[in-house]
Amino acid sequence: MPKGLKRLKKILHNEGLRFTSQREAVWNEIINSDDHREADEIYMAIKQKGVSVSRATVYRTIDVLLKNNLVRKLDLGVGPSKFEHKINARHHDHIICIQCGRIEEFMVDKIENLQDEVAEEYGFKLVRHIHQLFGLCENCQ
Amino acid sequence: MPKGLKRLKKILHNEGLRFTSQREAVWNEIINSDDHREADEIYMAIKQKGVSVSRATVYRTIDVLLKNNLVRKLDLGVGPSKFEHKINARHHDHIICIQCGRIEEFMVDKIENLQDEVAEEYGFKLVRHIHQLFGLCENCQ
DNA sequence: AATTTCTTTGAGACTCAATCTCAATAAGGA
DNA sequence: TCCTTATTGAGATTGAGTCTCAAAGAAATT
Repeated sequence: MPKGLKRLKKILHNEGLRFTSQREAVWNEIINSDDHREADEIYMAIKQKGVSVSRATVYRTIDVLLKNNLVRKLDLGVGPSKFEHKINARHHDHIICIQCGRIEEFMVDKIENLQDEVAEEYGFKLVRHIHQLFGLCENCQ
Repeated sequence: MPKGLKRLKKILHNEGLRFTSQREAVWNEIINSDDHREADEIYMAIKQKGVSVSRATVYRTIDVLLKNNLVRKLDLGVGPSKFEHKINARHHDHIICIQCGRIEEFMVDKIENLQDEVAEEYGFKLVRHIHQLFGLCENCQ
């Protein structure tokens, strides 16, 4: 059995959902790539491999994975959202080239801590955050 | 002449655009409120005041103001974008209550500086950034 | 293995913010 | 005032994402 499949089965079980070939395909497609891809790219990749699936099912499966914190949604403010798996991945934020679309990941402890301080200062209980830097990468300047 | 109107006229002139009552109304509506409002709220407020305007024109005028850095677009990832004017406003980011929608503004120099360092480290020329903290405000916990 | 129950799937309809179209209107220069 | 050209607005269109519901399929029961 492919690596990590047990994890999917466990999640589906916990959610009271059934294990299906479509859900398996979406799962495999996402965890086996470190790219930031949009739902439609994932859908096309699955079709490409000969598995029957629909866009609706791709979105629905991603929702389950989002809810279980196995996938992160990247809303870049323009165009469709992108998704990345969170298996074995430390928390990170993104720096995006507005010219070529290149996406790099960054993580600065000091920033994370300062965010916590801001939340505390405003009396907020922090749940999540979006931190995206937009600019021109070295190839596009 | 209402305060700030000269500024609008100057912008329109620079862009080779004409001064119209619709553009004036959108401008006034935006600069006279410190709220974070969506395009449709701005549209409704203008209609309310008896000025004839369309949604298309509201969006088009906001685009001009965005381009000239007089308005900031706030994409919260769900629902329509919100807009705030940037007149006499220092740069700031936002902390948003996911329960009641309350939006507060924050600004931490250290975070701004760390962002610059990240950009430099990755060889990016920074153009803009999005930094949004989502959580529960004191009233919603 | 067959039956039953109840979830899942998928094609296409639908939603909704935002953009586009294009004929009618209005701005601003001559 | 006239003329040229930009602007407006009602409604059509776009596009990502969600919803519908009949048919297919998973799992529990016998």
